[in-house]
Parts: sequence; structure tokens; C-alpha cells
Amino acid sequence: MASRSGLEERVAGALQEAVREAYGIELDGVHVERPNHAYGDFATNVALANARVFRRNPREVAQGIAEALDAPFLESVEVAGPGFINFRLSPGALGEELEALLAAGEGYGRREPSGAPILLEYVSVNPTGPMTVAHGRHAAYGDSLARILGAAGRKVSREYYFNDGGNQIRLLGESVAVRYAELFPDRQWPVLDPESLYRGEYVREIAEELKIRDDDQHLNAAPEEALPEIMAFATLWCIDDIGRTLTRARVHFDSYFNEKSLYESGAIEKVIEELKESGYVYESEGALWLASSQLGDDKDRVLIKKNGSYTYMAPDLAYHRDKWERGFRTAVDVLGADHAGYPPRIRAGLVALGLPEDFLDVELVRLVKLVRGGEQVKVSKRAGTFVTLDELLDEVGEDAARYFYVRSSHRTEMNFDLAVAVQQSDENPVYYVQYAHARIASIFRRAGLDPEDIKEVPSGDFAPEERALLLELFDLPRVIEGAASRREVHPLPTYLEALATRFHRFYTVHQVLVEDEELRARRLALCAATKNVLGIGLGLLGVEAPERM
RNA sequence: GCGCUCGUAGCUCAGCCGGAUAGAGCGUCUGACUACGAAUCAGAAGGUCGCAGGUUCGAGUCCUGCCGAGCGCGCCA
Repeated sequence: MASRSGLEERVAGALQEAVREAYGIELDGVHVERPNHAYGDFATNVALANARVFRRNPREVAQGIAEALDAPFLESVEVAGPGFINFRLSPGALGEELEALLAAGEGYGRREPSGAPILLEYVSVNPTGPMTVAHGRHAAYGDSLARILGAAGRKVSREYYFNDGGNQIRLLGESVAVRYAELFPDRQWPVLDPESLYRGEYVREIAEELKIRDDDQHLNAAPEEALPEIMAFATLWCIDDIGRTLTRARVHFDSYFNEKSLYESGAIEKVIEELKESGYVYESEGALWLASSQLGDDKDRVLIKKNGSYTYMAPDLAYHRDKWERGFRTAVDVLGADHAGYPPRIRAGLVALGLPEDFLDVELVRLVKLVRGGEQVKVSKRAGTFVTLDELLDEVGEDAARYFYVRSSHRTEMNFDLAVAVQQSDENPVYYVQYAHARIASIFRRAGLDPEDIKEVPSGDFAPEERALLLELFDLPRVIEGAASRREVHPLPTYLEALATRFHRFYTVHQVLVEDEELRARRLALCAATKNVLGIGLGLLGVEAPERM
């Protein structure tokens, strides 16, 4: 319940008390909301929501509760509409909460870590090429979500899983090998299926760098012998490239996990053995199957193919099993919406291994529809017709890109019109929010003060614009907790824009640096608090909070 | 065909546990810089919340059906 501001908590507590007093009823929770400001600072629908329990006209009940309410921090209590109770806070209570916010500083809205650790896996792009604009959404969402979960008191660890053991790495190696051979006169690389090769410009770059390092040495051995080395070189190149892009985009990880290590450690075999013991595995048509249909999946899945190799299921199960063994009790995978069929089958496998059904949680991110000037751009890594994340960052900047990515819910489709993004970069809402922050910084520069030194709030009443701003500020803890529990990032941008609006309005109406010392100090406190909260919010999104712009 | 997800202003999107007059930004129109930053503010126009039923004192929100979009339904990952 620390997810609410102190004030909200006090209102809720007083209400519960009043209900007990007036009706002898013990409610487990009271819903307190922030209504249209014309109604008041806070409101509750207890009388309406519990109409059945009270068995009386909601308005009458609300009246009874209002009369029993003993809360000196409230300036007024009113029954309105069909049975709402509206509250206005006393200036003293607002000032106290503002002081609490200033005292908390960067820690405002942040909770101490507790509970079982969560492993958040995101991006996990195959190291077969540069990150694309579509991957950018995963990166921005995952990184911001990790920050939000951490702020909300979850113990979260972020991991990147490199699929470096599969067939696609081999294809990358062959693609590079072909280009590599082309760099030497009269040399060729034998290819079975030219259609399956990666075509991007980066493939040639990798080949050229390989030539610089090793000259033609890989063409002097048999292709099958030379290929592993080329694959390793190409994979490392891609991992490096992806890493650079992530760093640039301010996307962080605590650990990286290689699929290959699961083959090397024997973890996959071990998991297969355990699955066999579980009884959920059978052989048919020369393959080894998991009876996943008995565990909630649509159909049974193959674990070991007829040709003896593993399907992707096997290493994936071993990987998730490893997460469990490392002590994580919740695994959250951030995946593309095209992997919608994935959760039930992996979950089935994990349950067969004896893990709880709710261990794995999946957040599906809808694909980014890339549009340039209203015309859709088809993204295909194979065909080489993709726009890289780096190119996007070059065009619109890190702040705008990060903000734009998470502004809309990860579960809805997003149109990313490159032409518009470039052209309107000055109009991007991120600048609206950043501008509020820079404006405040400017006030403090002019006043010759450091906002972090502001700790006290002289008593006095607040004007309507100040009150609106304060209440918005006090909403931060609830926004963070709400976003964390629903694993959504987009509430933050929505909140920050609302907060910036409150500030800009306050700023337009009221002069901060006035003669009256108390008034000035009170308004400076308001500014310091706003700057602090904007900074926290932008920080959670990986966006800079500029002192000037 | 079956399953999952989505459908809110011209465009991009919010809408907390079912509550009061559904909100922002962009775009359009009208105003405001001799006060701390006009990347701002005030105001206007713009909505059958995909459609139709149902539950409820009350539905954008919950249930059912339909329409539309995306994704999935591989011994690909």
C-alpha cells in the first residue's frame, strides 16, 4: 500500500475509520481517486461501491460517512452526485507532503527492494546482423520496464540471451564466406542454397574485416573446416555491433547468456533426461515428443528431430530451467507478437520439469510498422531491406527515439513514420516534458540556488494552479506502482506530459521569483519538487532531463 | 477454420478496481511575449468509444455474438 502517496493513504485510513464508526463495517480497502479538480483534491466511491453491503441509498450512506469522518488534514468534505464523497486537503497537509517529497529527493516514489527476484529477459536479438527499428521497441520497453520494476521495489535482473547455437548462425557464416571469397580474384565459396543467405551491406563489411585480419587463409582449407572460424568471427562482430547500439540507446543488462553454453555444459541433455523421467515424453516417427497437449498447449511438440538434432524447444527449456536454478522465481520474457504461440509450449515443458505454472510470464510486444512518407517499408533482414536502430538514432536522437517507443502501449501496433519523426522532432512530446525541466533549471540559475537545497515549505495557502501541480506530483508513487504491476511503461509518458502541463500552466499564471519571501520560498519549493519528479520520471525512461536546451 | 491480441477525435495515443461532463499531443482556426526561457499559455472546432445485444443503480471498461486488422496454428527460432 506504500504505492500511494502519504496523503492518499491518510484519506483512505480516515475513511475506513469513519465507516467502522458510523456503520460498524470493516472494509478491506478503500478506493481513493483523483477526480476532476472542480470536484476536489480526492474523491471516493465507497458509498457507491459498497451499496449492497450498506443496503441503503448511497447518498445517505455517503452523508453518514462524511459526518463520522475525523480528519483534521481535510479542509472540506462534500457529498456529491450519486454518492461520491469529495475532499479538499488543508494547505498544511499539502505543505507537509511537499516537504516529504523534497526530503525524499531522487528516492521519491521508490520502494525498497523486497520479494522474490525476477529475471527480465528482453531484446535477445540473434547475433546475425545489426539491430533494427523493430528491435528498438523491445530494447526501449525492456530497459524502461526494468527501471520501473526496480523503482517499485521488485528485485529485477536483466538478461540478454544470445541464440548463438542455431542454424541461423551457420547461415550468417556462409553469407559472410561468400562475400569473403568474392574479395579475392578467382575464388569462390560453394553454397547449397543462395536464396537463404543474408544480404545486408553489413555482411560485406564483416567479410572485409575478416580479410584484413586473416587474408585468404580461410579459403585454403576445406569449407567445412573453415566455416566454424568464420561463423565465430561473424557472430562476435554482430554481438559487438549490437552491444554498441544498445549502449548508445542507454539500454542496459546485468548479464548475457549464450545458448552455446547450454550445449557445452550438458544442460540440454540433462533436461531431456528429466523430461523422460517425468513421463510427459514419448517417441514417435523417429522423433522425441513432449506431450505438451496434456499441459495446456494446443498440440504435442518435438524435442529431438528425426535427424537427431534438438529443436529450439530443448535449449530454451534448459535455459529457463537455468533461470530457476539461479534462484529466480519469476521469469519475464519480452518477445515479439509473432511468438504468441511460444508461451504455452514452453510453460508446458517447464511444468513437466516440475516448475510452477506461473514461473514464466511473457510480455508480447507488437511489431513496429515502419512507414516512410505514408508508405509502408517492408523490413526483412534476409533481403537487406531494413532500417537499423542506429540510423533511427542518427535521425531523431536518443531521447526522442526512446520516448516515442514507449509512449504507446507495447501491446498495440505502432506506426513509426520516419518522415514524420524526423520532420516533427521539435514537436515531439518529449521536448514538451524536457522543456518544463529546463525552464525550472533556468529559474534556479537566475535565483542562484540549487534546487536540492530547498527543503522547507513556509506555511500558507496554495493557489488553484499550485494545488493542481502538487496533486500531480504526489501521484508519482501510484503511477510507478501501477506501471510495475501491469508491466506497462506507457503510463510514465502519459503522467509526465500531464505533470508538464500542470507546471507550464502554473508558470504562466504565477511569477516564481517575487519579492515576498515566503511566497517565493513556497513557489521555489514547488519548482524544486517538480524538477525532481520530472527527473525521476525521465530517468525511468532513459531520457535525459536537460538543464538547458 | 481454430486460438491469441487489438479496434477511442483527421493522425499518433491515454483513460487507474465498473462511476460524475471520455482526455493529451500533432494538425486546423482565434488570441497572448516592456515579468523568472513563447520548444509556452488561453480559447475554438473536432467523438454513434468498430456494430448489436446482455449484466448493473451506472459500461469506453465486464459477458455473448458479429464486422474489421495483426499474429500464431513447422521435426523454423
